[in-house]
Amino acid sequence: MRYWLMKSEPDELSIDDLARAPRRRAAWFGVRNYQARNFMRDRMQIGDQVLFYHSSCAEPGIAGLAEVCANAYPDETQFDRTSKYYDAKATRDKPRWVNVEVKFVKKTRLLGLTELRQQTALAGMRLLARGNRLSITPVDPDEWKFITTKLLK
DNA sequence: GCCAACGTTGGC
DNA sequence: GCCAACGTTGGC
Repeated sequence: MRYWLMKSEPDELSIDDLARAPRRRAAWFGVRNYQARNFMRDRMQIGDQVLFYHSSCAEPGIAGLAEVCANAYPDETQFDRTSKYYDAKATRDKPRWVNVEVKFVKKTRLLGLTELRQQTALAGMRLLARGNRLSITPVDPDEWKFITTKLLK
């Protein structure tokens, strides 16, 4: 079992949206970065635990917890000409992009980026690395434990 | 809106 | 394979 941080723009999908979604789950479609795709395709498994992060918004930070509930499969939006995620180079025979599905676990207080940066224990966190833009990053078990038991207690 | 940092594309 | 140009991310 692994731990992850997944960024979502709350305008697109917030933790509240996930809590209100049918069966409280959602397909994590729209990822168009190979590294992030590879994490989903090669590393993520059902049961993996997720820090749900709000990005590109007034208060960026961790907003809740989620869990991977479906392994990666081809992202439908790559085939949809009307989608902003459409990819002309992807075909059904050779899909380029995949998505997992996640389900709601809990909403937490908003644990802001500034507060995360203040934690010595999290100095090595991938999310906080200089210039990091990856929308999906692995989280060390120690980091997960610190965040969930110390900061989000 | 700015801009640093990174990723992708495509000519050579 | 190199690398300039361009596009995107995402905090501020």
